[in-house]
Amino acid sequence: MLGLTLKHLRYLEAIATHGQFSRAAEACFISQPALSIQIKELEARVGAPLVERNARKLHMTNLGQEIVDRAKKILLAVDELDDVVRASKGPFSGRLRLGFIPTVAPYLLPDVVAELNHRFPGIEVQPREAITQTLIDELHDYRLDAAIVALPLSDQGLREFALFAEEFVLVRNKAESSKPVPSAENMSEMQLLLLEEGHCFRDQALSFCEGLGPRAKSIMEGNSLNTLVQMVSAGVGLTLIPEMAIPLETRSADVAISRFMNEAPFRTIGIVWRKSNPLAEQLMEVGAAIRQVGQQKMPNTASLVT
Amino acid sequence: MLGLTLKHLRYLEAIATHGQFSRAAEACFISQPALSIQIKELEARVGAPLVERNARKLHMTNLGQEIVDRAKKILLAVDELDDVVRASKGPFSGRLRLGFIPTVAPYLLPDVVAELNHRFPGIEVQPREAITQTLIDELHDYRLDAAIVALPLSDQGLREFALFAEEFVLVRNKAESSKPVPSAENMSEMQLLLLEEGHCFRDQALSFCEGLGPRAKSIMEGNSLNTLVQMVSAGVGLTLIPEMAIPLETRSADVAISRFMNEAPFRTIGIVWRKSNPLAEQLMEVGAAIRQVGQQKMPNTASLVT
DNA sequence: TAAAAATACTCCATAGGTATTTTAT
DNA sequence: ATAAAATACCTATGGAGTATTTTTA
Repeated sequence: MLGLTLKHLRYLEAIATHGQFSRAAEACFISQPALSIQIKELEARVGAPLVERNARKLHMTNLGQEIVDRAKKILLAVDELDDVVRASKGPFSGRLRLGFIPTVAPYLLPDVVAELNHRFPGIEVQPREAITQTLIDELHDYRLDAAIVALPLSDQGLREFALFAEEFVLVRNKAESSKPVPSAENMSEMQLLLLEEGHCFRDQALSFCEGLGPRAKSIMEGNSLNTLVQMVSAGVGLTLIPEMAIPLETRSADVAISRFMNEAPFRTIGIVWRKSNPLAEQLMEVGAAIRQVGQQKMPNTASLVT
Repeated sequence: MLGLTLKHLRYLEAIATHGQFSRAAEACFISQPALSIQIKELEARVGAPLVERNARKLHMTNLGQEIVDRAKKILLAVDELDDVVRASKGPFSGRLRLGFIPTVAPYLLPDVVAELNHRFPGIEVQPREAITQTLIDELHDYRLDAAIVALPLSDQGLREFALFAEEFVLVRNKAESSKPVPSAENMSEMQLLLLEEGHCFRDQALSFCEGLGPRAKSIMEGNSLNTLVQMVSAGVGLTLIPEMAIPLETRSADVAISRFMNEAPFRTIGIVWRKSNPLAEQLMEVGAAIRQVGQQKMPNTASLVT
């Protein structure tokens, strides 16, 4: 290690370029003696003369020229790095690995990606769908930067940022749509179709029903809301879906949607990231963009934030 | 200009490599606080966090990783430069543009190049043949590093380093070889064949003859010693050649060589370079190598240095 | 003699060290 | 309780400035 510094290289390159210590010093915004000293110092470290001083003219030695040639490349790479840094100033840029829970992903993901690409030109969104626990693990493993989940998580290592509240609606077979909306108590005695274990939405639906009744009847499970709705359509039972799912899930299924009038069940959708992630400010901007997408999709309820 | 330094880059790279401030600091041979401060300073200059600190684990931000990737390349180039410098330590390395006067080049050049390549493995000799004045001009123009000439030059800007003295010998037609060697006075009245204007050897031969006689008779000129010898062989007149030319020039010509017994004419061959050339020491080593070649070629006289 | 580089000296910014505190597991 | 990073404080190196001298064309 010779302890060469970028300054040394810059100064030497300036001398080679300007062919004069005075001018080179000027170009480097330092005094001529300062430059002389630095070059002397550089030559001492290298252990050989680099510049032939000839009173009026300067000339690089073999080694000096070799060093200048290499220095030019190095300095160019450093300047490029400078540019990268400068270009990085802004709301968000670079890769954003963003997780979604399965009961959000199909309904929000496309619009969210579009909106983020629009708002943050330098962004490269890498979306991923997984159940809450998987997303949490991947956050801690630095395999995700942030995730869209149902709050609260109460994970010590994660910061939560609520985006919007969203009601659940009842999905029944068209044949039953004339009946009144059942109460939560009644529902626990009906054939309630739920997602399989691990989905937070399953727990939320269950807690809504069990909050009053002691226990649910035998329950059919599906691995996606779409499956559940298709089952309802086939007359197997009834189910709950979040409001954002209505447009997509009722398009091809012959089912009836009913809203709860009082004490409607709901979930809070939020974005989470590692507490230690230093880009909290930028991630809140990302969250704001996602909230906007949610409000556009659900003008009625999504404005509520819990 | 962000004022990034190689130290900053080294430190950041060390952190990315070791995944821990303490270990990285150790690898950089500085204390942990010193490293913390430098990274903080670097982040301040960049204007964004580069490292996510998570108590036990570290992780690079997008920008941090980008900088590390570029830093690695830069540091590699700098290390390579270090290697180049280290490899340059030694007697002489790199390009040596070496001029020869025409009355030396054909006889010395091949052996000199071979000897230099042998003594200085890192050298790349670029030989060039031209008359003295041209060589001097090219030295001043930095188009030559050194030149082998007849001394003295008395050029203020050049340093002269004598290598060896070399006698002139008389070249006569075989038919005249039984006659006694003419004195200098006599020679100026004979048909003396000389090189054309510009060759120092012409002047040296002339001054030897004219030193006594007032003026030479009508003179035939040739543009190489070889031509002159061939003319002598054809019976046109007589000429002088330097000792080193004997082997080559008499091989194919039917001429007689005669040495001067007393007050033999001679020239001093030396190496010259710009006074300002900082590689004087190495060039003297080059000169020593050339002197050795001269002594091998002319064991009798070349040991004399004037 | 004039123009450029080197030298002499002074000053201050900062990189680095040690000791200690804070933080998160 | 422990291990790691951050903070506080101090020191010394060295980079840069101004004034001056030396060099050479």
